[in-house]
Amino acid sequence: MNAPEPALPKSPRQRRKGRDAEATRDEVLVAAMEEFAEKGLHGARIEEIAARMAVSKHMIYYYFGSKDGLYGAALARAYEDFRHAERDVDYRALDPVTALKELAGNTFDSHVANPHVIRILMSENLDHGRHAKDLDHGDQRRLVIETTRDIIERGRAAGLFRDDIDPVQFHLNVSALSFFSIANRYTFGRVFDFDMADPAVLAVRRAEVIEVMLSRCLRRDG
Amino acid sequence: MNAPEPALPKSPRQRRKGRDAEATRDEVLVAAMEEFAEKGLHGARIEEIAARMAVSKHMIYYYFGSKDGLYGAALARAYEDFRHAERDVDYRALDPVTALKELAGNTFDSHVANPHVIRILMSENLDHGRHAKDLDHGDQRRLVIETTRDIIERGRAAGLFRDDIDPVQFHLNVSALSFFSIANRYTFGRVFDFDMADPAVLAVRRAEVIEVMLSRCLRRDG
Amino acid sequence: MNAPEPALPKSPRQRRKGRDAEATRDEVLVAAMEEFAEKGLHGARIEEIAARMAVSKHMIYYYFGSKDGLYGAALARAYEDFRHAERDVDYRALDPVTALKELAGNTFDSHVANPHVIRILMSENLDHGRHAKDLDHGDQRRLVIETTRDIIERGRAAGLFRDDIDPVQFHLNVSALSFFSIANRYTFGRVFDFDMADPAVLAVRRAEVIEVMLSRCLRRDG
Amino acid sequence: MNAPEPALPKSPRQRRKGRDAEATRDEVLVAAMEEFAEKGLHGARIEEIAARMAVSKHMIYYYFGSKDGLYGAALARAYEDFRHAERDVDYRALDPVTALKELAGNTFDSHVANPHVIRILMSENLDHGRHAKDLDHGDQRRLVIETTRDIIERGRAAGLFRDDIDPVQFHLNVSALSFFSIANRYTFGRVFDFDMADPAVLAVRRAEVIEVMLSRCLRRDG
DNA sequence: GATGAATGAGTGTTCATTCAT
DNA sequence: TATGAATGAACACTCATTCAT
Repeated sequence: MNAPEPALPKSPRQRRKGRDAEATRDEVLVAAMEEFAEKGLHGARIEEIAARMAVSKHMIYYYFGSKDGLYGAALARAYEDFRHAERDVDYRALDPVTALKELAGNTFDSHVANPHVIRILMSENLDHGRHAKDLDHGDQRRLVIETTRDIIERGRAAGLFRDDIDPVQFHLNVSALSFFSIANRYTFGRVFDFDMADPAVLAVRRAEVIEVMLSRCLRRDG
Repeated sequence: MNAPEPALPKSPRQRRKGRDAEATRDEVLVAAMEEFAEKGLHGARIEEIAARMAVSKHMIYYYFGSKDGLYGAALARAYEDFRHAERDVDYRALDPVTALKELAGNTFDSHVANPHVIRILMSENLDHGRHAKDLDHGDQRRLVIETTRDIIERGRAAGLFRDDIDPVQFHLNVSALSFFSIANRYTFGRVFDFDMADPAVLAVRRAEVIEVMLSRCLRRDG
Repeated sequence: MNAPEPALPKSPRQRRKGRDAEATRDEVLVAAMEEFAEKGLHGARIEEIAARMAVSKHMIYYYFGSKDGLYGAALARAYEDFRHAERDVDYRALDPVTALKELAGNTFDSHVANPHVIRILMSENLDHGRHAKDLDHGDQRRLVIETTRDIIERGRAAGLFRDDIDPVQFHLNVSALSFFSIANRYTFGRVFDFDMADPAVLAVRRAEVIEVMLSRCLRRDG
Repeated sequence: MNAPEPALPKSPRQRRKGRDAEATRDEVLVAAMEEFAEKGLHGARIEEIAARMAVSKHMIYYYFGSKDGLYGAALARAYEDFRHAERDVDYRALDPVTALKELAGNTFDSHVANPHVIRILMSENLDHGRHAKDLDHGDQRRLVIETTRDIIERGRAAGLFRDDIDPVQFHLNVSALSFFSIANRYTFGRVFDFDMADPAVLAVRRAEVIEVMLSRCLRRDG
């Protein structure tokens, strides 16, 4: 699901049934993320997670202590997955308008590509953010805000963007527009009778999100 | 607890404060909505709902058949609550720009005012919209789209609005911006260190949502 | 096991499988006492207790909340059983020596007749008296001490008993001598190769306990 | 955790501070005794014992085969500890009354000094003496009885002691009086509101036990 | 309609024990 | 000998659901 690692046949670690703590822990965590994403914290079943990896239930307690502990680890991992998905574009190399469109498009794409992350965040919010409190998001916050602020600033300096744009509100906007498209796929799709999983529908939506974000930033007295 | 109460025949049905069937059913439904909103479908407990209303669990099964049945009824009721919250403004009496701002603001407000509806929709989406399928949203859809389309159309006719605005995308946008602010209150608030329940924060957000929607619709070559 | 209730065919309460809360609770409690007495707190199995009474495990939680709660109730009931076993003799009607011998003999007998109480007390002490702390023994204490003190006092007044006898130490002595005979039946019996369950052995022991208590109290310069 | 340590071959077996097999086995046994004494057979946890000694659980199985095997060894060791505590006084050098008082006092003291032994015996009796059956107590029995009989005999020969004193009953008496004081510390202490761990309380109790044993043996027609 | 006792399948968790190295 | 990963059966406890009244 991430970039392929072509060579490097991770030789000394033979997967599955091996006595390799880190590998086992990791596999359990990935299985847990999938189960939690699919069913939510309360709908997920420890037994199911164990069965997915052909591992005894006890291993989960051995590595994570409790269902809650496992969920917390899965949540942390979900955040990581999300961060990795967004990191690698250098927006400073692009002109402000292009950068803004890229940023909005990439944000949308990373939501589309990581629905399991979105679903875990939904579950976490349904659970009143009980576990999110234990995580430190300082780095993430700084990175996102700086990237956004830089683009806005450069656009403003170039006389293209308005000067009432707050980076956090900007980020909230693009997150909301992207997140909602995936998160509320079922209820919104049902009411308005379309399928958000349809690539054509997604493409239209992607363009719309970009356009919304661009419109918000561009000066109107062009 | 075993002592007989010989006389005093609590004669003509006056148990539970004399409420009639319909009223009891309704109260149970409201209690269920609260419980489901707070804990989600899987976190909610039938016992808890019964306890909230000082009603026997059997009544729930008598009226709603099963936990699923009750949940379905609560979901339908949530949609109703939402519809009632949005219905009563006559946007046709307002000029397009004002109408658009009112529509966006009201949509935002109705989300803020009905967090339990939002949480039930989150739960429903986490559950892959399993129950939403049974509901008929034809009326709702038509009403929303017509209202939106009318405003857009009038704005376009007046030369104020762009002509690439799709009512459904418009509705998706304003819904996303409003919904996300409430739904992801915990995780977003944690990462960016603010409290979405704070009225001042909400006011800023409300203005931003209106501005985003307006910017999307207004022609830039004003 | 208690005094029979000859007439009074407790008609309206048909036992077993009936929907009689108090009766069910009581039966569960008795079964629990037996299981806890036989295996101790940690060796006892909730499932086993439920099976004994052909009752679902949930009933235990319905009535007692937890294994700990059930154990606490069983402990309290054990104390009650013990109290009932000792209560009904009027020692004031007997001369001091006879009273003392009766008291010692009865104490011994009530231990022999209630081994399950003894075993629950052993378990409780192994568990550092964690649950005993919640019980109020004021009445029991007062009754025992008063009864004992009265006998000792009357014996002393009659010039028969020594004047260095403390009622609490007296009670400790007779309790120890009786309790140990039953409690350490297995280890002591193994080391010294006899069976404390043998009535002949018990009879010898009973006489010895009485003699020890009497010797402790009688003046030696008779 | 995966990094290879190429050179530095921790050459000739020096893991775990260089302890040899016998010593390791012994330390594990002592740790087991403590755990079993504190929690009883069923409350004790193999994992906890291993953790106490920073030893892998497998070692326990290597040396003792099973939890039961370990418990049996701990029980045997408890008996040994107890024997060692009582052995070294030469009662034959003392006059009968002094010897009797010393014997009673020492028995009491060895109980006070070895509460873990007492607790293991309690656990063993709760478990119906299942493991005690495998132990041979011939030596212990003979030693104790001979010592006791000798004192009684000499007292009787001197015209001081009664002639109805059985060494086994005598031993049972002094054991019961001593054992109970420690074993039922929690329940008895709670009912009668005092703390058996208090040195002052213990001193009073010790004197009482000696007095009881002496009274039982001395002739009353002094 | 209404109650509270009762059920049984499941749900997270623990624990003695074994395996690969 | 020694470790730490791994197992599987059992355990306390929960929960949606039903039954007797």
